[in-house]
Amino acid sequence: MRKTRQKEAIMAVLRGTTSHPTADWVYSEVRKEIPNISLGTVYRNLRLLCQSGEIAELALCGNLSRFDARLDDHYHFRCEKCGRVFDVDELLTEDINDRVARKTGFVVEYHKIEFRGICRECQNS
Amino acid sequence: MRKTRQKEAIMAVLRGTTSHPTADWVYSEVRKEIPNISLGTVYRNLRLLCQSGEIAELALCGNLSRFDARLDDHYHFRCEKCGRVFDVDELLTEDINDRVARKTGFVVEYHKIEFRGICRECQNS
DNA sequence: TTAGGTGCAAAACCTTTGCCATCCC
DNA sequence: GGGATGGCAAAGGTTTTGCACCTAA
Repeated sequence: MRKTRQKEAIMAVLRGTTSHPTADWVYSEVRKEIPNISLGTVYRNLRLLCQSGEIAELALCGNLSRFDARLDDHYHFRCEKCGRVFDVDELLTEDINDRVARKTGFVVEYHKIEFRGICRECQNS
Repeated sequence: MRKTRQKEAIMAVLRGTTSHPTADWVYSEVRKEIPNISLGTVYRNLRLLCQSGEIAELALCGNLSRFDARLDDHYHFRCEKCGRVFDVDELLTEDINDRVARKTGFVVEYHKIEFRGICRECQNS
């Protein structure tokens, strides 16, 4: 991956914030430095930087909304090969919500966990 | 919320699968029952059903991709009022990945946790 | 020199919305 | 009957892509 002014500016923006910005926010920040950078370039570089491991895309977020008729508490497992989402019935016993609330001062209403890996079927193919 | 054929068909599809389908997949399934149902109706009803609590939208997924220059393991907290995402440094000590792997037979590479609630600032407003 | 990157604009996607006809209560 | 819902199509918002030009290595 070639080093360019655009890429460096994007990295600088990301390093300078803890706000987990969207592509569009990065775009508007980077334009202060490179006014004529294009949004396409921002998207391209964000993807490249993710692939090379220099930055992370918040892995909680998929592209599509997904829906579930199951309403009780449970976690999910997403297969990185086939993309399918499975239910996981394992539950955390300790009250991690309280622990985080004490530490941060936030009101913690609930949490979601997504495991990632390879499902049984995809292991055999 | 009024009871309609379309709504029931959508619920039937959701109850009949554990695959956490996307709106588009629901649409294609429901069309086997109601061939001329429109995609807009599927979206509208999915949203209504979420609001009324009859189904859940997988809360792991936001609408926008968000990026992070921080690469070490950490969890996230999303404020349900302002939408901002914060880092959480609390980490699980027990090896929940192994526990899930033993139970499911999946290869579990990592997990992500997202806490939800109200951040400090939004509590005072 | 040249493979890879950029800017621009168009296209591709996913989701929402406006409008009017239709249906449920 | 009257308000909620449906179908259709257009609009909106985000992300990707094709192409001609540029630039880092």
